[in-house]
Amino acid sequence: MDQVIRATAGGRGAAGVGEKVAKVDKPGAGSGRRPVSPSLTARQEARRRRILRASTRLAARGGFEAVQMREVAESSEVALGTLYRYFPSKVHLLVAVMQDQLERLHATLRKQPPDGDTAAERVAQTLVRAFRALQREPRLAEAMVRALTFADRSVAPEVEQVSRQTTAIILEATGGPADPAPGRLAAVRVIEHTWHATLVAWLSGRASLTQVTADIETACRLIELTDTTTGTAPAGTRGA
Amino acid sequence: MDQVIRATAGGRGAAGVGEKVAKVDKPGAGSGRRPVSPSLTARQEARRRRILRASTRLAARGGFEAVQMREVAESSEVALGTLYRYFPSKVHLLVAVMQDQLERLHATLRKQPPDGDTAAERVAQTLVRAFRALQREPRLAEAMVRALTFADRSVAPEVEQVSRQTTAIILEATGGPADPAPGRLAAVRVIEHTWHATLVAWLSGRASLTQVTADIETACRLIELTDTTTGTAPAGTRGA
DNA sequence: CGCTAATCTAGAACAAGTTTCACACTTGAT
DNA sequence: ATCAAGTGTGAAACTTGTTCTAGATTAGCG
Repeated sequence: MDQVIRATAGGRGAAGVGEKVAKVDKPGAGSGRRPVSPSLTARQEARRRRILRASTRLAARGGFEAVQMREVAESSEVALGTLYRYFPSKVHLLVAVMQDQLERLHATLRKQPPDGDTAAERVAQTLVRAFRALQREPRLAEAMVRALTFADRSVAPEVEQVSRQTTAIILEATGGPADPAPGRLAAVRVIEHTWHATLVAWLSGRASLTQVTADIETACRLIELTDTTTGTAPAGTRGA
Repeated sequence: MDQVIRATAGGRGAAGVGEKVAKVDKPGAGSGRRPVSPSLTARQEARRRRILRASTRLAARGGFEAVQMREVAESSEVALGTLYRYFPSKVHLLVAVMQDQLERLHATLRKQPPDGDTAAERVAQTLVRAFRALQREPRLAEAMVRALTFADRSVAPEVEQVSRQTTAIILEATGGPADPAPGRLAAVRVIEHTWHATLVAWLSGRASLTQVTADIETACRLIELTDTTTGTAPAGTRGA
């Protein structure tokens, strides 16, 4: 069904805040803890949900730092070791929460498609709407975004998935084809970057809401610069 | 002279990774540790330099996690408590390192002004060049960027300063006036966001160099859309 | 049912960021 | 020169993420 507990490729789960890994990085060799098997029983699925729910609650209360692994474990009635088997680090856990929330958001947005005249307007509208949704739980937003930007390589697959989901939301808002021109894709990426960075700036109190919307709208103007048809190779791939 | 040890406004130094602050946040009341006084004696200046130098070295070796406060302290021949008096958290420390590096970068870039025909080209060229500089010490870059994006509100002033410095670099590259139109400022902000986000994506292995340059160039096209003269209120500020 | 491997649990142990304490050292003003 | 306040030192303590161990439970299977 939906994405299950991840194998964490490399093996070691270490990643979060107080990493262990001594001076020598020893990536390969899937030594220690094994992740729970890829197909979940009902009880396992339930456990996973409990964990996500508890984390979300804690995050909504006190943000990133309030999501403490021992508390999550206790709160979701799971042993600490089990928690770590399901999510190999605090960052993994919070990124999973983000995936979860993004899915919900996407579903919500789908029900109210934007009504702007141009693609740029529709995208901006959608993002501003998403932004407002996040505003309702600023602590939760903070927790998820902090985790996302703090994530290191070991969380790359999960982060990538979040990125894909975001791209999908933006692309959907353009109303364009699912397989857009590369130029438009580039524009979407820049918009995504802007969305992320403004979010971070807002969460840490460095940008006002006005500025956030302004920046998002600015970035969205890039959409206008791109044709919808495939084939044009605009902005660039002319490497270093 | 150059920016000295910061007063950390609020008072409490706690901020870094494993924050203490119980469930109740009690912001005001400058209780605990006092930061070192705003004007530094020669010995203090020297200490500060030693600390920054040691941190930079450690970061260049092993990235964010290799910068361990005990090691930094030992390596710069300063007591742990003193280190914390100079930099109230690991994140503060690394953001200071970033400020330092940015200043150097700025100086270097000033010596070789970009030679593109359009403002957009010049900005893109400058950023790509900056990017290449960072590539030379990827671990150091990783450490600084991780710290920057992980920073919470208590580091906001320092982060803001980094942002200002970056803006200055980009603005300088446009060759435009020091007091540009708001539209152009907005474009610069989006470019900055893109620069940041691509950097993060590249560092965590989610984006190739090609993609990074492509995205930066895409964002830079926004520069073309903005006139240099003041007065036009373009992209945004239309609130909700 | 009875067995075996996988999974969970409780709890201790460990690592690294942060704080605290008691005491020595500087410094600046009188 | 001297005293008080401010700084620096060393070491220990505390917090929270992460890992490890030994013993229950559970799940699948003959």
